[in-house]
Amino acid sequence: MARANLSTEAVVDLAVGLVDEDGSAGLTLAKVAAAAGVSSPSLYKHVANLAELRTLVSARVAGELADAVKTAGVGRAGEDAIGACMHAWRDYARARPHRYAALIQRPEPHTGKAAQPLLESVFAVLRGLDLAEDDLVHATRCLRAAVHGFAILEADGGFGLPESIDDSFALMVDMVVASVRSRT
Amino acid sequence: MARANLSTEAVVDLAVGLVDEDGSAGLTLAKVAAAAGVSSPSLYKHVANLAELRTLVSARVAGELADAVKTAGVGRAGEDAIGACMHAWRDYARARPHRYAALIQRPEPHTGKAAQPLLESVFAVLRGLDLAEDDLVHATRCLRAAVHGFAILEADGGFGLPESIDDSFALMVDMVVASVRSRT
DNA sequence: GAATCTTGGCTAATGGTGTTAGCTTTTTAG
DNA sequence: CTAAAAAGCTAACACCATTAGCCAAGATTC
Repeated sequence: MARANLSTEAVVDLAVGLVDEDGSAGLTLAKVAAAAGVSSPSLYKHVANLAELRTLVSARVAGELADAVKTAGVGRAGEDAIGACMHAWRDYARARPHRYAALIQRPEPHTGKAAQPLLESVFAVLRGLDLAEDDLVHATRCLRAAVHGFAILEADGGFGLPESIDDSFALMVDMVVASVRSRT
Repeated sequence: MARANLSTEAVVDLAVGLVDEDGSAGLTLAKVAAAAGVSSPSLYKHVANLAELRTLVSARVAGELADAVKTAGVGRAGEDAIGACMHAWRDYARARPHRYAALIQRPEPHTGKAAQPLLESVFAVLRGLDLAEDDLVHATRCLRAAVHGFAILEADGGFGLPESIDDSFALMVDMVVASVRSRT
């Protein structure tokens, strides 16, 4: 009966789709199994358990986001590149809020590991400016924190007031760019 | 048998304690009931369901954090107050990472409502500077996003590199302060 | 002071979930 | 062609949230 063409990759695909619809909390092995046309215990042939599946989803999202950020940076330099990457980051989160929120999985401290490619993308952009080595680290952390904080709050509907969120984000970009400029 | 001195307040107290230990995902009505010395169905006399309990925990945390931020701001003015509030915010998150992470509850868009007092605290601090009305909104959003992003990443162990996290946060504070200064 | 109502607890039961164990069938390898 | 591995299945268990219905304690009212 090995007919359903499953694989770890395919299971993660389905899981990501479910996360898009119902959010990360709504992700359940039973639903994934149903979507795959398979009984839930069968999933354990491709995934260790629900926690691991969540970690895999997180890694998938981190990879996608890293690609988007990296792509936005090519052909640009310096402060221009910073703004482009930040916008790409936020745009990803806006396009798929639930998926973006699944980036950080609470019980796993491995998030750092999954976010590795993303960090490298940011690092690459900031490397274009001539900052001291540890300033580079601090700047990367600040950029990441700022844009992640903004993206996650926006994805959560946390900005209730009528003022333009785009304008707020423009200010955030300015903030980061100006700070980096003052350090070069 | 109305002996266990329960109340909605007391249930939230216990829930917050459990969140501190096991994280928000580890919060379960069964555990709260056990901690209260009561059977789980009894909890429904004080709380509508698990989702509501999570919302209440979120509101509790928002209130505590708002107090901490407000307290840090008294007796200070302008840029000094901004830095003090940001540090108080981060310190709260560091002292109780799990509790802090429970601030934002995914399935609820009511987070905005629970975070109201917190927003007002930040607003009060920035009001001390003479910004235009909508600049005030944008600045509040940026400050909130920046410090929340930093706090949540730090609570998650997201900063793996050996460089000083305190230094990174100092840069973040500078970033926000400088941005606000340039707008006055 | 007695009767009533409300409050806050209880047990029993249901449906959904993750997970394990053990079996069977299909596919692959030799 | 045969044996082993891969990938599915059913049955079963423990845990959880939630509902229904019951019962006792305390407050309220006559």
